[in-house]
Amino acid sequence: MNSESNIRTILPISFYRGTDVTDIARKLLGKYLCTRINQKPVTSGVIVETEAYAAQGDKACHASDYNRTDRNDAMFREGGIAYVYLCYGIHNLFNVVTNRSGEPEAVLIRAVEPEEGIEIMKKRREYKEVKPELTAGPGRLTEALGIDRSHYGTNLQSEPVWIEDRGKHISASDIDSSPRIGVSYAGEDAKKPWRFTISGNRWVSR
DNA sequence: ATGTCGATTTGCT
DNA sequence: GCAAATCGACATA
Repeated sequence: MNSESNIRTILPISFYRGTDVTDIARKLLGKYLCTRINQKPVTSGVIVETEAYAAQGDKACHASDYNRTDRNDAMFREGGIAYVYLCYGIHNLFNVVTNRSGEPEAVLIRAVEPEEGIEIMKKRREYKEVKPELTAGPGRLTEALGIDRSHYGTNLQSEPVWIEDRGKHISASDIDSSPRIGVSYAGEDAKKPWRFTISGNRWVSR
């Protein structure tokens, strides 16, 4: 057995329905976020940066204290679907909803390393060169992969947006944790080390 | 290399 | 009205 195994599996629904959102955020590192939009070829990237959010005891979460709104409704549904929202009126941010219905938790995907469909991603971003700014950042990867609010609430086990395990294993010693970005308004909860990155990866944001 | 600022939907006061 | 799970343009150094 080596790390270059040929497995190529869509993450099963059970993966998303776990009750520990930080554990799922760690396990998403090294998985492949894939899209196929408007019959175009597949675009994909390796997830290299994630953040966990939880309704209970986390003021940084949109569903903090179980407050349900039109925007965060998807977070209250069964795990395994997309929660996409508009940030600062401009950027589409993509989250994976986890846990069971009524227990709003989600993982924000903050950066991917481009894998397939790089020419399409460059075109979507109006880039001539491939560099980290192409996909390093939560608003950047969604533009590169073609994800927007039309994907709100869609399940993640088939087109147009899904996540695959291709046998890449990230060991615990290769995962860094740090405070989440841009949540200073959350007081003490802003200090939670719920941002996870693949150590030393060039495609991590900031 | 670092700093400021505008874009502009959504939710809360 | 104001701030937000951000980014890129532009200024200054």
